[in-house]
Amino acid sequence: MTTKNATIKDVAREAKVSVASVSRVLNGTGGVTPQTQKIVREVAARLHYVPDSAARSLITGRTHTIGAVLPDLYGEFFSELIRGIDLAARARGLHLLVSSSHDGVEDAAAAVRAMRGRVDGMLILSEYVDAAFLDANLPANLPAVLLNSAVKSTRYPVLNIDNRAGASAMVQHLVSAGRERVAFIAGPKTNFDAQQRDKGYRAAMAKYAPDAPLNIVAGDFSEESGYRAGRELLAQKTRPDAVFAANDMMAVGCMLAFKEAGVRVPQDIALAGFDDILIARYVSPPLSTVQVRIADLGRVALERLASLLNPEDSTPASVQTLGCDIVVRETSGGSVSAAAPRRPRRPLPP
Amino acid sequence: MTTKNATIKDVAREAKVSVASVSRVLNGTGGVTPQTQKIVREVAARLHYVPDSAARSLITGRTHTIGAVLPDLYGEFFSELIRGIDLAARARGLHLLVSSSHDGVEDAAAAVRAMRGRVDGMLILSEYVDAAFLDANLPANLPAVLLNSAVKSTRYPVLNIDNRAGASAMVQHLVSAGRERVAFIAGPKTNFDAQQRDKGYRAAMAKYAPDAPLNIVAGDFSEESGYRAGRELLAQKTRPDAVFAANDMMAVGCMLAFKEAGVRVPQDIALAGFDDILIARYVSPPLSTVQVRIADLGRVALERLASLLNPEDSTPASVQTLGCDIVVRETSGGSVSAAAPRRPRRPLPP
DNA sequence: AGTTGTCATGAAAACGTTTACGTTTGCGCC
DNA sequence: GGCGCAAACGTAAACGTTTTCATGACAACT
Repeated sequence: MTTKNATIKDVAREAKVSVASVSRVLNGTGGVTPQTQKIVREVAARLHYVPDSAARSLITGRTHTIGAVLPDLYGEFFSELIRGIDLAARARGLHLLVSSSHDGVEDAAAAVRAMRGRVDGMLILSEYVDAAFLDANLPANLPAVLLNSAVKSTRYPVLNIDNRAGASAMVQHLVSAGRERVAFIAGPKTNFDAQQRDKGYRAAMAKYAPDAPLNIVAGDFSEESGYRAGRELLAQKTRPDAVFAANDMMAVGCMLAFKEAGVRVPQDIALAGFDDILIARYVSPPLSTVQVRIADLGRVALERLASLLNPEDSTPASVQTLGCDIVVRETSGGSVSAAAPRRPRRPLPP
Repeated sequence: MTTKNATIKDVAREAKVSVASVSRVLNGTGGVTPQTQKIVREVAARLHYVPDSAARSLITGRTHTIGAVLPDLYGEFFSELIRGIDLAARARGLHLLVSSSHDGVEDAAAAVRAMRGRVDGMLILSEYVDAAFLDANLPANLPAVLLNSAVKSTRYPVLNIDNRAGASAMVQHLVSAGRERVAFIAGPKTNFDAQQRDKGYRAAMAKYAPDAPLNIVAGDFSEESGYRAGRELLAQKTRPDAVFAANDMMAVGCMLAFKEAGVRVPQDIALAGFDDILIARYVSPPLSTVQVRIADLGRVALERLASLLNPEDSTPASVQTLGCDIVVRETSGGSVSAAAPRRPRRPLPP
């Protein structure tokens, strides 16, 4: 093992051919005789030759790397998303450069700029991006796909989770389980997902329970805020007979409030969440919720981006949404379907 | 906005200086007059000039990127680890190239090889790596840090979680809470962490409860295996008065078995887990467990690697371990400390 | 036999930087 | 005023590839 890595010149010299030929055989460009191919391959293997990716992308202008810029995400969502992206990227021979953990516009902008020239395309999930942000920070010719974003751009495809449909389906489920007065615990006002879930709740109520009053209390996605919302709901003159929280953590907090007050779930009040986080299965009773296929989101996003990388494939930028399934457990008071859709979970390591 | 990105030559031409000077001012190498500096910076800003990283690393031989190859990890461990790494990398101006999701030696080897030339150093966490693997797949001069690995290499630093001490501390806690016959639900035989936790249990039993019998039942880190182990323990002629599971998921499964059998936790049998996954706080009663500071693991690993990148800093390769804290909740039957160490958790998005 | 075409191959340019080295300039000092 | 010296700056080589273009060989047609 030499201390210096072999270059294409070394291979060419050893194989007694030109560097051009070496390049040709290693890249599969045609125009080289089988026997020279054989020689070149042997020499390359013997010298442990690996093409220098810097030199390669200098001349080709491609890095075979895509960048993912993500906000400061925690837990399941984050890992599932990266997992989906990574898997799909690997399948296409693409590398993945991540940049997570940033709050604030400036931080996000820096992350995007820092990737300039290092990636062939970007996946962006950040509440801070809007049209102006993209214009200011993205090189004009760099393909990108936006995740969970409200921006409608003609230049960049957007990929969203169908929060509206998911929320709507859950309301429908609650109503069809015999509930009428479905209350909603909202998420942060500025959060795009929260907004969509709110809309889904309103739309579904108008459609499936037009006579029931809209009953929305504030929340911020935290367990604590769910607890407060639960107490607030219990204090109402006419209590709801079902509560739909905009995410699972708030549902868990709400459940705690109910437990403390001696209100039984689902007999007295049904309860449902959104996200299907791991905990949802382990609280008692197990929480009915809306399952988001996060890994799929990552996979589809990457596939969309990959198609953008091929200039010939010029499907126009569009907004695409990914459906989500409701998973019925015990808190919704409906019939507990034994074959409820259940994402396979592997044991946590280690 | 031009369609072609500006190069250093464009800047030089506009600023009426040579490319060398432009390079010098942008890199902060001295030897250039303040007023030319000013001009160059202005022009560079005006043209939105960003140095091409490929060209730069071609000549300098450095990529300012580090690679993380990880096994097919799920959930909290994964996200916390990447989080820690990313944060520390960002603080040092390093980029992060990840490659997760692979099982099998070949897969891991391919991942490592694919990073060749794209990174200045690597962080490797994989059960498949051993000395031979490293020799075969890592370029001779590439710095790397191994995580959670049994290999003792003179070339690569190793960073482990102190599973032994953590397990030992938990046993000590159980004993000091008045339990004697502490049983252990083991993890997968081949898993390094599981082995260390097993050792910690044995050592602590010998030290703190020398008269009690060792009581080890098999498990594989899955909830299901914990359930089976729980039933197995209940069937023993003399039941244990405490059960220590090698991870939280098994503890949860075990708790379910106890609940079904009408055995009260912790009154009849105390229970403890390992990892402090999010669920541990939400099962009832809340699970006592050993907290692993995963983000710290990532951070320290990256810092170690970063120090390896500076040739002048040549601290020798060594095996370093990271401590973990026990967090006492209700299942261990000890005094529930109100101020139990509690890692701050943020709400899951979205 | 001469012309044309195909095909494998090589020489060299190009990609955008950094940096070693050489050149100019300005300045103080004898 | 000539000399030396340092500071500022420019020239050009180097990094390791891909790719265009030219060259030569050889076969196939007229």
